Amino acid sequence: MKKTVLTFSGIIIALIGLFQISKYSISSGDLKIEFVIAGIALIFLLIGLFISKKRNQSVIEGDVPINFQKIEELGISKREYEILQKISEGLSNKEIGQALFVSEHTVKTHASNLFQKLNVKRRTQAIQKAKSLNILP
Amino acid sequence: MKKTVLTFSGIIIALIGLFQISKYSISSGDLKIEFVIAGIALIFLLIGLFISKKRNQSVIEGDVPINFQKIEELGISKREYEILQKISEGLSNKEIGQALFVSEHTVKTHASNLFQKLNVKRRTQAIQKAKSLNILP
DNA sequence: AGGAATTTGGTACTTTCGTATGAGTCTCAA
DNA sequence: TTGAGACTCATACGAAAGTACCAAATTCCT
Repeated sequence: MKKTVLTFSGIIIALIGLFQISKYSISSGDLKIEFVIAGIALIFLLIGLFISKKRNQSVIEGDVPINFQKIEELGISKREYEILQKISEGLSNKEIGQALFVSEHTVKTHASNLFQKLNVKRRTQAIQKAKSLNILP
Repeated sequence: MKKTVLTFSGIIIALIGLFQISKYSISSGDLKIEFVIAGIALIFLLIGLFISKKRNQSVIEGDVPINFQKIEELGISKREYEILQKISEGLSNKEIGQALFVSEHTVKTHASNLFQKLNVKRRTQAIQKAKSLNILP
């Protein structure tokens, strides 16, 4: 957020500077007013594109609001949810253990409890169900 | 499409007209150059927003078309693709065999070939990759 | 401080998955 | 008609996944 503010401040300052230079150049006859206007039009067109893209990106990202209530409702703990995420990324139990710094046994325990809470028998079903319940993106 | 062209033509003509009027107003001292520039900046900012929005709307509306070219490109056969679909639905090999009226062995063979073509090691990875390649919804 | 829930880890066992290998059938095009 | 590709099925083995049961530590809440 701070970065965004800084960026925009910089852009605004640069634009004001450009504007002052343009003014001077125009009055001294070095620059045609048409070019300045075209430049400004282009810059703001790009700014418009940029802003809109930013906003829609966040819309796309927030396209799948995760249903945290459902997670609680099912009694899925934090650790179980982490493991659910790793499962959906296609990791094996061993890999999940390495990623979360626990033993494979622990991962299996969590996974098994998770499957019961999701009422499924396999990790592939867990992925499918979790997505349909919007508890995974 | 025709409508878009007409709309933009109209907008451009209107802009040129506005520009000419502005020029006259400026030279006659009725209008400050700053206002004209601000107006132009605003107009093009809006145009940028509009264009970007249009483009992204079509992205949002077009709900994930399946990339059949990619499927062919990877050499995935019809049967293999069917099995990929069943896998993504969370079925076990045995269940897939029952659903498609073939033995579990056959399913395993297809699945194994499929994984090679997708360059993955597990069915969970296959799901993940297939979705990222848009060959599964 | 005490108890519930969570997290961690283990053994032991069964089931499922995945690979390698081979082979028979079928279809379609050269 | 012959050969390539797709589909089928099988055996055998090793690797993952999953379950049941147990138990200790930790964290959290009251």
